[in-house]
Amino acid sequence: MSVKQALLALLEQGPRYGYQLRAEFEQRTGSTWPLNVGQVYTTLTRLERDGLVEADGADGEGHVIYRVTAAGREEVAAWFTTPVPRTQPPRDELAIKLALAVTMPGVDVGSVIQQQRSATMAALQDYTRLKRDGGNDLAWGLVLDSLVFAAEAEIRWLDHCEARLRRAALEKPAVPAPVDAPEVAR
Amino acid sequence: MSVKQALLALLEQGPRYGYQLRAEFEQRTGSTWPLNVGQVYTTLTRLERDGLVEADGADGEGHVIYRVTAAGREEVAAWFTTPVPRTQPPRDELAIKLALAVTMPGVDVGSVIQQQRSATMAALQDYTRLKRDGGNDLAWGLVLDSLVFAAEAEIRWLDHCEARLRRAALEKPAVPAPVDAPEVAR
DNA sequence: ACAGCCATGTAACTTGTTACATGATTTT
DNA sequence: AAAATCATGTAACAAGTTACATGGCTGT
Repeated sequence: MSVKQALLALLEQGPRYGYQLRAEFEQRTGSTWPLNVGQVYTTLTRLERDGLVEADGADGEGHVIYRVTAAGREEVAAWFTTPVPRTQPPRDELAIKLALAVTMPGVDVGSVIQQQRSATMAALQDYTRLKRDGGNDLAWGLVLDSLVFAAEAEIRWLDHCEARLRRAALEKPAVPAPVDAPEVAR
Repeated sequence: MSVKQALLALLEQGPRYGYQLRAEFEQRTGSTWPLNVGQVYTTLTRLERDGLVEADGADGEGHVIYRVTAAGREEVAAWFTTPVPRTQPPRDELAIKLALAVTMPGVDVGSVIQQQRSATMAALQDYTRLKRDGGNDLAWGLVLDSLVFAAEAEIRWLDHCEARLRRAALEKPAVPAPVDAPEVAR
């Protein structure tokens, strides 16, 4: 849901063509979230269908230039003034995985946590390396920081889970999962 | 991409029917990520198409029972042993929004940050209230913790952004955006 | 009788993603 | 001349979401 808005926002800075939009998007987000060129064109088509942008050919060169419409400008304004809703955040695959793992007899939760921990640590190192090597683009830097903060939070959460599981294991030791039968939806 | 794996994992604990799967999923994640019943059935159909589950009718009552196949069991095992890839994390709408906002003349970045900050704080309070009121289901508690950690990280990041923007404003003051023209893709 | 939940499904749609085709221009 | 990049698109698919239709069963 964010590519649409991002392209719209970029277009509000002036008419652009597809390839250019992709380049500008990736300039700001580094190569963190690579944006397939094809998706730019499909998204532009859909934006045009919804009356948020208009194509008009000429550019001097052969480029297909898009410009944002009045409705599109409203959309962008709304996007920037409305906070991202945290009431229904996107499903977090890791959280789901652990939530299921803790109730599954056959699964070694500790090992799942350890695996994820090292993977996230590795990602964290990549980010700090990128921050060192990469250019000092402001937007790009902020995006990287966001990833760093998120990764750190994830590691803290993993440690927290481990601690909580150790405590739970002390209370009900030995047996894999002496939990009551699910007994769902009766 | 996580609903598929979640349903598979639930099915590995024993044959289930659609409605039951939804109930168990929501039991573990609270109402954090409500799962539309329709999606359960479509997903089950697709899982069957891919040979990961098998339907076989009888259950005593009229329920349509699904069981996981050998291939499905492999999938689940792979899911639990492979860490969630942080090399290409899902696009973060907020990060994208801010990354674009800082380069847009017409947008008051500070206000965007403040709006988001209070929204996230509100979400954070909801989570802590849920932790207090809600039952003490282990899985659900962990999920809630994950949301709390993520929200806290987000707030820290927002503060960090504000600080960085204040510093940037001191260096190049007054004029909205004395940035060089984009000059992209030449 | 009626409201509400249980239960299964389908149709239509949106967003995102990959893979491919096509041609122009630029670089080596 | 060959390879790479620029540039625009399309087809097909995956995943998620909503809205609706259809029944059975339960409680008031």
